[in-house]
This record gives sequence, structure tokens and C-alpha cells, in this order.
Amino acid sequence: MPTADEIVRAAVGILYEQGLDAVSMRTVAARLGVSPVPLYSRVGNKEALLDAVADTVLADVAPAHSPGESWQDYTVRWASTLRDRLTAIPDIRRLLSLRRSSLVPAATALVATLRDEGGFGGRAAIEAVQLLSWATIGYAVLGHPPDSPPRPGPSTVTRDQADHLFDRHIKYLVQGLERDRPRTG
Amino acid sequence: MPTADEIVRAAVGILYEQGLDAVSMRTVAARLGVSPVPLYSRVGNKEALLDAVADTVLADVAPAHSPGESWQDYTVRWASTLRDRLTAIPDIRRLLSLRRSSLVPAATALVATLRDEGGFGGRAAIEAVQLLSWATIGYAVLGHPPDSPPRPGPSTVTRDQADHLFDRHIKYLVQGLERDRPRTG
DNA sequence: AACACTGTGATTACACCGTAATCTAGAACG
DNA sequence: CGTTCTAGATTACGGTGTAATCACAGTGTT
Repeated sequence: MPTADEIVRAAVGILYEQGLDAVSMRTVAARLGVSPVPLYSRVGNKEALLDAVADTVLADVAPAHSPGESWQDYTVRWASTLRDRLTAIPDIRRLLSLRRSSLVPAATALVATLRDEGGFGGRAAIEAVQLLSWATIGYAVLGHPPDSPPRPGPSTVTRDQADHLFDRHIKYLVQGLERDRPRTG
Repeated sequence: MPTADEIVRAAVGILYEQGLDAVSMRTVAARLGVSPVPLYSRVGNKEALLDAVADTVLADVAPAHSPGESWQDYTVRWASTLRDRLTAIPDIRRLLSLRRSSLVPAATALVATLRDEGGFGGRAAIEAVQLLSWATIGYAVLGHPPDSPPRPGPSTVTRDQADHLFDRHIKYLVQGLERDRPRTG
């Protein structure tokens, strides 16, 4: 009875309400009032289900470009908004590290802006966005450690410190991109 | 009979030979010719075991500073060597994303070099290394996707492209650090 | 209308997991 | 020797993903 979409939505609901560990084929099926069997014919197996969950949850994480906003400003805002929204997803570390999920939808707006407003060539714009994506995801993943007892040592970083480091990181990348930018306009 | 060290070494062995999924309390115990019971009194539980495995596997991943090497050159070499060694560890994505593991040992050599040779203050050196660590781990984690069927879309990046992006990324960070460096020497 | 077929989902089952409880055998000590 | 304590093996419990079996509803055919 349930469609693939309903199954994925049920899984996303459990993810948000009870975390990734609570997402099992049985719990998802139970939420739909069904046995686990139909899930396998609709979504394949658990791996495919989590892929679809990651794709769903990563849709629309990136902000749109505002008119009049410079490409530099938009890039900084894109990165910090993306990071904020990623860290708001429960267990994003494990979800992203488990799955080879696509940030392509999030990236397209920035690629277009860099090409249209920043004077980047198509290839250069894509490379720039890959650079920025990896940096942003790195912070979302690493700057958002799992809820576990703190370990000894100076590796623990407060939220403020992480924010500061992230801003510097993105700033350095934007400066580097600006300097290397092959002007095509 | 087995010591905590032997247990961790057995787990690391299974990790390298058969991957992270093969590491269970039962398989580790079996490799030691023992029941799972003693593991709990030695290492606590599976979470603690994987923490110890991560710490073991992350020991000595960073290269040492060579005499006469500039801090810029060493930083670039540190980052790329670290990335190479991290990606050589099976299932490093899931291992790192699951555990809040410490890269402090890997970082200390670079901190010392930046402070002693680069003229960075103690605080600035630590910040710089955090910046570089997160970038490097981000690439190790994201640029080394799990062995799963390729997904559609332009998100797939070849190894050469990832190398190129990583080099640019680190170069931009080094340039930024150099420019912002508060000269104290 | 009656029957066979086809596909869907529930039930059951299997092999595994982490780990707690119980049992057992051996060492230490009076 | 008898007792006690302890460490590890066995067993057990509740969970997992998923394959196999089975029941049943819908559909096409005669």
C-alpha cells in the first residue's frame, strides 16, 4: 500500500523524532501500519532507503541568491546557511558518512551565481563550489560531534570557536578564488 | 586472558582485513579464542572499543617536520600526507563520523612548527592547525566515498580532480594564514 | 459463474548483533 | 581440606536485516 515516497517520509519522520538509530525497516513499516515486506519491493533495502532519506533531507538546504548581493557575500552566506541547516539535521554525521549523498541541488544556485555574477567560467564555477561544499560539509560533520561524553585533550572546540574558524576558512577560500579567478566577462 | 591492548589490536586487525562491519564483540573475541565476556571488563563496551580503535589507527598519521623545510612546505606536505594515510584506513568515513576521535597527536608537530618556524603565536598556531585539520579530514572523509554503486549526477569526482581540489584548498588556506599571521618573531 | 493464475503482504524463520544473567571451574586463602 | 571469590563460558533476551513460506485478494479466461 505505501508508496516509495511515503516510506521515505516515514523514515525521515522517525529520523527527526527519534534519531537515526530508531530508523529500522521494522519501525518504518510499523509507522505505516504495515509489515516490513512491502518496503523491500518499494525501496530495495535499508541502504537504498537511507540514500533516499539523505537525498530528501538535503533538498533545499541551500539559500537562494538575493538580487544585488555580490558573489562574495552570497558565497559566505551560502556556506554559513548550509552549515547551519546541515547541523540541524539529527545524526547528520553518520547519515552523510554512511551514504554517498548528493549535494548537487544545493550547489546549483551558487554555481549559477559565480558564473553569472562572478565572471567565473563554467568549469571554474563548478570547481569553486566543490571547494566550498567540501569545506562546509567538513565543518558540519566535524564541528558537530556526536553526543558522547567529552574526551580529554584540547580537541574540544566550543561553538563560538567553530563559528570563528569556519568564517576564517570560508574567507580564505573566497580570497583565493577571487585571486585565481579566470576573468571571462 | 587478553589485555585491553590485545583486544584493540585484534579489532584493528579485523578492521584492516575485513572492514568495519566485520568488527563485532563476537568476532574480536573469537580472534582471541575467547568468549565476548572478558571484553566488557577490559574495554567497557563496543563504543569504547571503537574509540580505542580510532585512537590507535590515528596514532602517527602525521609526518614529522624535516630540517630546513619552510613552514609553508611542511604544512602542504603535512596535509597531503595526512589525507593519504587517512584514506588508506578502511571505512575511515564511518569510523571518524561515529567516534569523536582525537587528532591531537597528529596536530602537535605542525603546531610546534608554525610556532617555532612560522612566527605564529601559540593561540594562532593552534587555530591554524584546526583550520587545516578540518579541511584535511573533510577531504579524507568526503573525497573517499564508500564502495557503493555510482550515483547519477556530476557529483562524482575522480581521484585526480579531488587531488587537484585538495591542493588548491590547502594553498588558499596557507595563503590566508600567511597574510593574517600575527608576526611575533 | 467458476476456476486458475498472479502478485502482494503477513507470518515465520534464520543468522547475526550487543550485552545482561546465570552457571562453572579454578585459584587463593583460612 | 573446605570455603570463598573471581574470571570466563554458556545461555538468554531483545533487537536487527532480510529471505522463505503461506494466505488471500484481484484479475483474466473459459
